[in-house]
Amino acid sequence: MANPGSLLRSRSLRKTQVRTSILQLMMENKIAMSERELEKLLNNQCDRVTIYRTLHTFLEKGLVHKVLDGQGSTKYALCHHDCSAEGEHHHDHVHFRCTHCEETTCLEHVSIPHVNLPQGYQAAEVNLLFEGLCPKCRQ
Amino acid sequence: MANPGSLLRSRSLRKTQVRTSILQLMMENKIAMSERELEKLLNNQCDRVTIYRTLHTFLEKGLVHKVLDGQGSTKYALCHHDCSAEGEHHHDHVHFRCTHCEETTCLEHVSIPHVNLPQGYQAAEVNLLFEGLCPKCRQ
DNA sequence: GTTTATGCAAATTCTTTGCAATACT
DNA sequence: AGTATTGCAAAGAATTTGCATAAAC
Repeated sequence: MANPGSLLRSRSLRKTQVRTSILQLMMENKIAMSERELEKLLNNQCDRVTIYRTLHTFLEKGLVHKVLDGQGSTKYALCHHDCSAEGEHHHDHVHFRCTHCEETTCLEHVSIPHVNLPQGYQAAEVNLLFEGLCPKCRQ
Repeated sequence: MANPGSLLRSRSLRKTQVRTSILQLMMENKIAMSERELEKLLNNQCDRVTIYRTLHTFLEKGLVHKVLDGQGSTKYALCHHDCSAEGEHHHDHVHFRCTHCEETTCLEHVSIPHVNLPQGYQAAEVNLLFEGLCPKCRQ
């Protein structure tokens, strides 16, 4: 189940060069990536617009999620474990942005504790972002 | 202490028309606002660039904080209580974005519970974002 | 053979920079 | 008067849209 082809098939998406490469990259590098970073990693062989559209498609199908790290461009990362397309999607995301190396990592094994919201608020999704120094940059 | 003038004075910022208006708006509407929204609320009487620069200045001086709500443009909101300029700034922010009315509200009275990060991570700042329906839109 | 994805050109939106004019203390 | 802020013009990113071509099923 952990290869680009089967992931694409599981969402009824056509298996193309670009989609396969992007999934591959996201599976290797476990950090959140922006369109620009992907473009570079793909050696500019692939059109910018295609990458944007691919990311949108993946988002729609629940293969990736947006990562909010407060920097210029939007980043995306693979969804793990229980993710599935719209509806039963796993809606808790925890990320750590290193202010030194600027990398944003998904902290898969950290779970968000329950928080009591004020009366009337109904949350469907939760994002938790830490900022500081990652193990590599802390030395 | 809760008026634009004294806030500006407390950070050694000159009291200008634009700064006063923006602070006023942020104090009235307790939601996070983008440059564009401020521009509209100010009836386009004020240059876009000035608003951007004002927000940067406020951010630097610890009067506002960035709000990550995963939408197009960056939003900002007033800092409350113990905020002060760089260094002792209050670094926990909790927000709720309503997917219906698109408003992002600061949940001032919700505090982020302690979370154990994996070995080696050192967090200086935490952001928690909920997305779902706000009391108004839930009916 | 259809349907869907890609590439290219170009438009939009968001944000930043430089410089001269203006407002603040 | 002197310094910080504003407005305008313009540049630079990030992101989207339309349409013809190419690839997938």
